[in-house]
Amino acid sequence: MLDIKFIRENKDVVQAGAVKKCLDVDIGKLIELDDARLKELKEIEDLRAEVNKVSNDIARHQDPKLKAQLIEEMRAVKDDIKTKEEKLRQIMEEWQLLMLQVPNVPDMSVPDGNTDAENQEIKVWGDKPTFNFEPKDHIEIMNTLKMVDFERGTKVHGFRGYYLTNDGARLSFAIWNYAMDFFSTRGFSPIIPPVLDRKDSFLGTGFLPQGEEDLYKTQDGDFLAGTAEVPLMGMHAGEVLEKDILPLKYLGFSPCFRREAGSHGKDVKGLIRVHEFYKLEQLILCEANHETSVKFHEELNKNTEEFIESLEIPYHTVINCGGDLGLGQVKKYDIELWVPKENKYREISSASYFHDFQTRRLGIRYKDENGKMHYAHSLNSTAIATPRILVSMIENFQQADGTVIIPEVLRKYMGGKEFIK
RNA sequence: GGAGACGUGGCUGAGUGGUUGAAGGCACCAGUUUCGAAAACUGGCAUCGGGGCAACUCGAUCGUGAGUUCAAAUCUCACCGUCUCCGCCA
Repeated sequence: MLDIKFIRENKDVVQAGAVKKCLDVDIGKLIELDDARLKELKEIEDLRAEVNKVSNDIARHQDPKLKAQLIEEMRAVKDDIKTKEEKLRQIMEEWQLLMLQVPNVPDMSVPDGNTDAENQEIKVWGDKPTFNFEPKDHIEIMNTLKMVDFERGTKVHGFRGYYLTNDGARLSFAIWNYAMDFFSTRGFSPIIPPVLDRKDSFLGTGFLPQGEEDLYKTQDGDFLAGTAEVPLMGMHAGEVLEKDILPLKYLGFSPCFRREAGSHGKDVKGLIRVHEFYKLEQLILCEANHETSVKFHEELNKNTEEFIESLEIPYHTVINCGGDLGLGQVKKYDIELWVPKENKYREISSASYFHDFQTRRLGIRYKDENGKMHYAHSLNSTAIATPRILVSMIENFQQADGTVIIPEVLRKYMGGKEFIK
C-alpha cells in the first residue's frame, strides 16, 4: 500500500512505475475517486461537528422545551449524515480496491522487461563442472543412492509428492544446521514461526488479495503460508517499535506450502517445484530510509551469495526486470544455481526490498529521535530452500562411480562423511 | 467442546450515557536546583485524517466491526483475543 498523499503528489511517477511492472492501473481514476472521497468526507465531518456542538449544548441547557427542540433538529441532521455516509461507503469500497492494486514504484536501476527472460545477469560465480562421463540428473542419482522416494511420495501426497530418505533427509538437516550457524554469525535471530496464519498477514505482505489461488486455505478461513515472510512480518503488525531495536534481523525457519496453480506443465519431475518444502528466510525491519534499505538489500543478497559460495555451487545473480517484480517490491535480485543436466541456472533465492509498502499495510511503526512516527522499512531474502538446493548440489558434485561429494562445510554435520554412496 | 471473567494511552490504572481524548501513578523529554548526578519542584508528553504559512482548528480512534441515542469508553449484537475452571489430548 502506498500513501495516498504520495500517490497524489507523484502521480506520474506512480503511473510510470505501474507501466514498468506491466500492470494495468489507472492512477488518474484513483485520484478522481479520492477527490470525491475527500469532498464527501468534508461534508460529513462538518455535519458531525454541528451535531457534536449541539449535543454539548443539550447537555448544558436545563429548559426541557429547548432541549426537545434541539433534539428534534439533530434528528434531521443525522438522517442527512446517514445518506452521505452510505455514499462515502460506496466510494471507499472502490477506493480501497484500487489502492490495493497500486504497485510500489520500482527503483531506477531496475531494467525494463516483461518476464523473467529479460532479467539481467549481474554476477557469475564458480566454474561449471565438466564431466568425463555422462552426467545424470538429480532424480536418477538420488533414487540410486536411496535419498528420495518419488513413487511413494506421489502415492501418499499426490502429484509433486516426495519422501526424502536416509542421506536425503540427513543432508537436509545438515544444510539447515549449517545455515543456522552461518546466518547466526551475521546477526540474525532464529525464529520458528507459525505458518498456519490468518488472512491479515497475507494481506499485509501482499500475497492477498491477488494470489489466493496459490495458497492452501483451511475450513476456518486461515491460509498456509508459502514463506516465513508472512508470519515474520505479521509478528510486529500494529506495533510501535522502539527505534533502538532497529534493525531487526530474523532468520525464519518454516515449512512452505504452495499450490503452484497455473504451473501444472512446469518442472513436473524432481525436486525443483514441489508443493511442500522448507526454507530459511532472512527478514529485516529497519528505519525508514532509502539508503538504509538499499544497504541491507545488498547485504541480504550477499549473505546468500556467500552461503552458496561456501557450498561451492556455481551460480549467477540476476537483477529482476520490472515485469518480474511483485506488487510491493522496489527491486529484486534472484540467485540461480547451476543445474548441469538441465544446462541452465535455476532460482534458489530471491532478495527484495519494499520500502514501507508492507509495513504501511501491517501498521509497523517506530518513533524517531524527535518523536515523529514512521513506518519501518522491510526487506527479505531467501537464506536457503530445501529440497530445491539438493538438485544442483547433487548434480554438480556427482562422480563417475555414482557417488556424490559432500561440500566440505557440511561434512561436520554429516558425521564427517566425505561422500554419499 | 462446556462454564465464567475480562480487553482503556509506551506501561499501570480510574472511569457504567452528557465539554472524558480520557483522573492518578510509572516511564520519557525540557527547565529550576547542583561542580556534576540523584532527589525535589515546574512544565510538556497518543495516533490517524481534513483545513491553515502559522498560532490553531475540525473530524475519527478506549480490542475489531455493526447497532441504539440529540449524545457511547460507558447500552445491544457479532467477531477477535486474553485469563480461570471442567472435559479431551500431543
